[in-house]
Amino acid sequence: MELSQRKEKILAAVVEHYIRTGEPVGSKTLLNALDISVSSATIRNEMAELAALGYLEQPHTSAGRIPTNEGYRYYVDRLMGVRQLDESVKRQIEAGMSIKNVSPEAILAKASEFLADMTECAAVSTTPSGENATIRRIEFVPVGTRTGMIVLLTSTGVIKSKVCRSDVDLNSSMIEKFYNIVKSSFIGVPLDDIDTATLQTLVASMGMDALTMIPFVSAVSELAQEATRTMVMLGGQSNILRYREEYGTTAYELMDFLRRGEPISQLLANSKEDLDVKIGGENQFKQLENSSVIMAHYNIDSDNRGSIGIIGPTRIDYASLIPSVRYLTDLVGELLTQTLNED
Amino acid sequence: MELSQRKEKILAAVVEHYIRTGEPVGSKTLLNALDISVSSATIRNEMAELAALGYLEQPHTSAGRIPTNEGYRYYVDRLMGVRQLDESVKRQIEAGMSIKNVSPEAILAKASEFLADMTECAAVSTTPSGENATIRRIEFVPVGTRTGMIVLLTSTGVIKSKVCRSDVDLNSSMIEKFYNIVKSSFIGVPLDDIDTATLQTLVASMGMDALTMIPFVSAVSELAQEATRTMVMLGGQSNILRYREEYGTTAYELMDFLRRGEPISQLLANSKEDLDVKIGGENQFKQLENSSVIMAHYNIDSDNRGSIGIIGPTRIDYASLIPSVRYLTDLVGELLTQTLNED
DNA sequence: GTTAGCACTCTTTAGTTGTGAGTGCTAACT
DNA sequence: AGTTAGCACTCACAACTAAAGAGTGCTAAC
Repeated sequence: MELSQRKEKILAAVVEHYIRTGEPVGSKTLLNALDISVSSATIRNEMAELAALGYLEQPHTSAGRIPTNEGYRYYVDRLMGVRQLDESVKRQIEAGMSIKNVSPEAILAKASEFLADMTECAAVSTTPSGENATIRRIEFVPVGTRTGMIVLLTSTGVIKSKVCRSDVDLNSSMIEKFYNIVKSSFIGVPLDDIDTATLQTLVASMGMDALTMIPFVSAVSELAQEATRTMVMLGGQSNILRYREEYGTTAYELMDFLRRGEPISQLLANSKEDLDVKIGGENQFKQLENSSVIMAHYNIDSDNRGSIGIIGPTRIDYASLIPSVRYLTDLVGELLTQTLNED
Repeated sequence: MELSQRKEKILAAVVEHYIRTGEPVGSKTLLNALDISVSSATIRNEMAELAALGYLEQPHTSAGRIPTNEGYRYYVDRLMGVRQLDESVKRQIEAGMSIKNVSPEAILAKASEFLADMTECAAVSTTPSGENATIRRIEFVPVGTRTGMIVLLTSTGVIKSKVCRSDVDLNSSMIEKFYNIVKSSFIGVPLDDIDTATLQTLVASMGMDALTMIPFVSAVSELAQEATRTMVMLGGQSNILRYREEYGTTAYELMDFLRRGEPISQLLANSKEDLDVKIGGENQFKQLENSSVIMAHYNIDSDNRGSIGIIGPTRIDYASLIPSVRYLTDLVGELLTQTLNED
C-alpha cells in the first residue's frame, strides 16, 4: 500500500511524536511539529484516512491518534531515516564492550548487560549455535586422587570443562584407557551424535572396563551437550518496569517469559534476516503482543551464528535503537570470531 | 519489653491475619479468629495499648491495625511457633536440589532459583567465601598452538579454569618454565596474596623470560581473584512483582538493587547469626526499607562459608518460610561439602 | 482540494454525598 | 479493677454529578 507523500509525512510525525511522548497526538500538535502549510482540518482529514487504512487508531473518540502495529511497520519499513550511528555512540559501545581474555559466554553476557543499560530495554543474546561442530580434542586433568577435570575443545573453538569423579582411585592405566576411548570414539565426532544410544553401545563394547569408565564417558557426553546447547543471556529485566504504563499488570508475565530462555531462543533463531524488527503481534508469542523486538545476528562462520536483541514496548525508538543493536552485534561478532579462531 | 499473655495472643493474631490477607485487622475480626472470651471492646483497649507501645499502627483512624516493624520483630522473636518442617516439604526441597555432578556455582544458582520458586520471593545465595584458601595445584592444558587452559585448584576444593593465549607458539620448555614458576611462587600461597604488586616483583625476577610468561602469570592471578570473589546468585527477581501492592513504584529500585550484587553480598556477610531475619528498616540499605530478609548460612569448614536468603515484603510468612530457608541452606551446605571435599 | 466554524464526544478532574468499617470514650456492670 | 455495651465520631472509599478541555467529524464556504 503506497501512501501519498503528505500522508507519509503525517504518519511519520505521529509515530515519532508518540514514541517521544507516549501521548496520543492531535491535529494541532502536528501542525506545529510539521512544517507544512495546511490547516489542522486538512490534517484531520488525512488522519481520518490513515485511520481508515489501519495505520492509526484512536484510544477513544476525543483523543488524538496513536500508531497501530501496521503504522509502526510502515514507518520502520519506509519512513524511518536509516540514521547513521554517531561516532560518539560507536565509541561508547566499543568502550562498553572492551573486555578481554574472557570466554564467549562472558562476552555475550556483557553484551546483554551493556545493551540493556544503553537502550533501557531488556536485552537478550544467544551463544553461537555451533551446528555441525565436532569434537576436536579432549584432555583429562587429574586434580585429586579420584577427581579429574575433563576439557573438551570443539572444532568451532569452544572450550568446555567439567570436573568428574571416579568411583575408584585414578591410575595411569585408567587414564590411558580413557584417552584410547576418546581417540577411537570421540575425536572428530559431531557433537549432536553423542546421545545416550551411542554411549550405551560404546559402554557395552568396553566389557569389564565399562564400570570405571562410565563417569568419564558421561562427563564427555554432558560436555558435548553443553557445547551444543545455545544459551540465552538475559540482561536488564528490570528495565521492563520503566514501561509500567504500557505493560500494566502484564509486566510480570513478560518478565517470566524472558526468564524462561527457551522461547527467546526460538524467537531469535526463527529470524533469517540480518536484522529483524518484530512489532507487537508479529511475534509468535502472545506474551510479546505488546512488545517489539529488535534483533540482529552475528556470524562467526557459516555454521556458527547467534543473535542479540532488545525487547521493549511497541513505542520503542526504532530509528535510533536499530543502528545501535546492529553495531553492537557486529562488534560482538568480531570479538567472538577473534576469540574462537585464535589458536 | 514483656507483654501480657493476652496482648501477645492478640499481637500474634494481628500479625498472622495481616500476613495472610494483607488487610488491616479490626477488633471484630480478631474476636472470631481468637478463641478468647472477651468482647471486642476489650480487644480494642488492648490494641490501643499495643499501638501505644509501638507494636501496631493504624494506616488511618478508621481502619484496623497492622503490625509495625517492631511488631513483626516481637512476633518473630517470641511468638512465632518454631514450626517443624513438614516431611513433604522436606522431600520437595530435596527433590528440587537433586542435581549432581555439577559445580558449586551451579548448585547455588539452582538453590536461588528453586528457593525463589518455592517461596515466591526473590532469592539470593553467595558462593563460599574461601577465606585463607591457598593454591593447591595448577595445571596447564595446551589446546592450540598458542592457547592453553590454566586450571587452578584451591585448598578449599574450588576449581577454576581459564583459557589464555600466548604471544608466541607454545613449546615444552615454556610449559616447563611455567610449572617451575608455579611450583616456586604459587603453590601454597594464599589467594589473597596474589595481587599486582606480587606479580610485578615476580615478573621482574624472571628476567628475559618475563615477556612470554606474562599471559600465563596474569591468567593465574585472574583465576585467583575469581576464586576469592564471592559471587552472588540471584533468582526470581520477577517475584518482586507479585507484591506490587506493597512496593508500588519502588519495585524498580528494589530490582535494580538486587541486580547489583555487591550490596547483597555485604548484607549477607554482615550477619553473624546462624539464621537471621532483618525486618524493614533493620536492613542497612534504604532500598530494603519495605522488605524483610530471611537468611541462613552454610558452613563447609571454618574458613569457608556462604549464605542463602530470600527477600520479600515485610508481611512475609516468617513462620513457614524460616524453616524452609534453614533446611535448604543446610542441605546446600552438605551438597557443597560433598562436592568440595571429595577427591 | 482546502479551510473555518461548530456541534459533539468522551476523558479527566474536582466536588459532593453517602456508606461502612472501625475506633475511642463513657458509663454501667461484675 | 477489669470488662462490656452503647454510641458518637472519623475517615477511606465508591458513586454520582458537574465543569473543563482536548480533539474530532462534518458542513458549508472558499
